[in-house]
Amino acid sequence: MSSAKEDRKDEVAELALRRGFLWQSFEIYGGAAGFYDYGPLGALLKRGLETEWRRFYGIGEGFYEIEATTIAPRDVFEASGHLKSFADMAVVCKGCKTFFRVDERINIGERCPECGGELVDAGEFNLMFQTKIGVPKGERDESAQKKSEGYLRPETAQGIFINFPRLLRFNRDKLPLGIIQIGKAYRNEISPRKSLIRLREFTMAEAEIFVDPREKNRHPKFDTVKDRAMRLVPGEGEETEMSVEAAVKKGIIANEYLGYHVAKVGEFLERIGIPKDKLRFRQHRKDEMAHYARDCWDAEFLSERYGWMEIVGVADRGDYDLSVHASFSNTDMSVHIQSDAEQEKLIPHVIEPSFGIDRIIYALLESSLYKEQVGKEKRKVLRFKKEIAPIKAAVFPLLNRDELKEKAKEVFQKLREESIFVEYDASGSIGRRYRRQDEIGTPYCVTIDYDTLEDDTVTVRERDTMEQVRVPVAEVKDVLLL
RNA sequence: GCGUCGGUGGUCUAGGGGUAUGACUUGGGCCUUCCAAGCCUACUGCCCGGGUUCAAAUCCCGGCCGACGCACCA
Repeated sequence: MSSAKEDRKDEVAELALRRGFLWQSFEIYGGAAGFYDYGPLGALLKRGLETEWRRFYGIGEGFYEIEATTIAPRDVFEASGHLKSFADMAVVCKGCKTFFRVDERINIGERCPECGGELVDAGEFNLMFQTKIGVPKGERDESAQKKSEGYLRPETAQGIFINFPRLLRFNRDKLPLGIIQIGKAYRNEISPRKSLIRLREFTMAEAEIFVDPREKNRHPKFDTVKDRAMRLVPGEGEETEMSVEAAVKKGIIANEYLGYHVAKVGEFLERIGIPKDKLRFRQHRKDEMAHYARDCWDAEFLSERYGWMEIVGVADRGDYDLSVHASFSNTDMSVHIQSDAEQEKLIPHVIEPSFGIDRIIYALLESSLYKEQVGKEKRKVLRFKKEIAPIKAAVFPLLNRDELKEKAKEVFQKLREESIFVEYDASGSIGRRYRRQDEIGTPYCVTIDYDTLEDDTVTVRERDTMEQVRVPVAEVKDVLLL
């Protein structure tokens, strides 16, 4: 670990902490690993990101958002496969202390595959948080006990799958059907680490797109993305750069629908400000694929601190989820396709872009932080895109004098009335106030000076260039919203 | 979960058995006609619990948290 990397990390975390973006939860009780709270600026930033995401998938793709529960009964995860995959027994090697999940080859009493040592029970390895729903009747009745078992969802997706019949009806029985959801998910990670990278409670934004499996190679809008250049790392083979169209044609990406959504993820991440040269798509190898996935591509961000890290996963879940829920719940999850001649029943396939919002927040913080020397001082700037910047503008009186303050407050109030989140600051020198805003990524500073009192114009100073333009007060809002 | 190292104002840090150092930040005041200037002033701290000791922030034990390595990440 180079010291440059250390510095970078410390700086991002230090700034985020000091300026009220995020910090460890439960600090006054000593903290708890894997939990972070968003402070005022962090919550604004996160909200802005979520708003952009909704704009992109909701308005842009025409997907409807739902809000399902975060707790679900045992049955849901029994069906989804999470109970089995998430709640296995674990063993640990007495020799090398390596931790293993129990499977066919590895069990208590066997020999450690690493060092040949003895494997002993290490307890249950349960990544889902368990809880009780209601007061179970019949304490000794095992099935009643199981009935009352509840789990905090480890992904938001299941809430969409189990509502599929209702959602399909809402969509008047037609495919494709896209549903989105933003919400918390929970995983009781063994060793959460690296600030926002591995949390026990985190926010996901997921889209589940249900498609006719026969149509997977015919996305109606594929033309709009086909030429997008993608940096791809296939499961087997070398990193390459090619168009989405080429990747689908060569069979590197399984089908058009998946290709379309991989491309869209790239488009979204660039739009919110993730630099293209720090972005690549990596395909899961067979052995790392989740139990539900047929093909999966991770969008990875190149962190200066942590190296390549997953921030979005785009999976082709096939008909896995709908099929298992159909069978476990004894519910028809099929779609009836009617054409002139015939009627068919089929289980749709699911394409799923799944965004780790907290990791994206980290990626935004790290990749937006720029430092430069200005005169004798160092300037720290968070170069957020306007759309996601927590504070949209700050209003200053040039000097701390009553006549300027009065006018500045008037302008400040006017901008608030335009629904623009602005701050007012009159403390310290004007330069200090500019720097304060730079550090939290405020795109514009509006300064009221003596000319303002004469002709009702102000200076609007741009964050990245530090250049100023003189604008009539009435037009300030247009500049800010550009 | 294992191992190594660590935890001092809001942030960063010096120190380390006898009332804790400095810088920055922040609040108030002065000054200031555009990029962290200057002056005055004020607030704020030894992760938690137990032990040793006349005395513990300092030493010992345990816990919690963090960084790194190993493992884990469906």
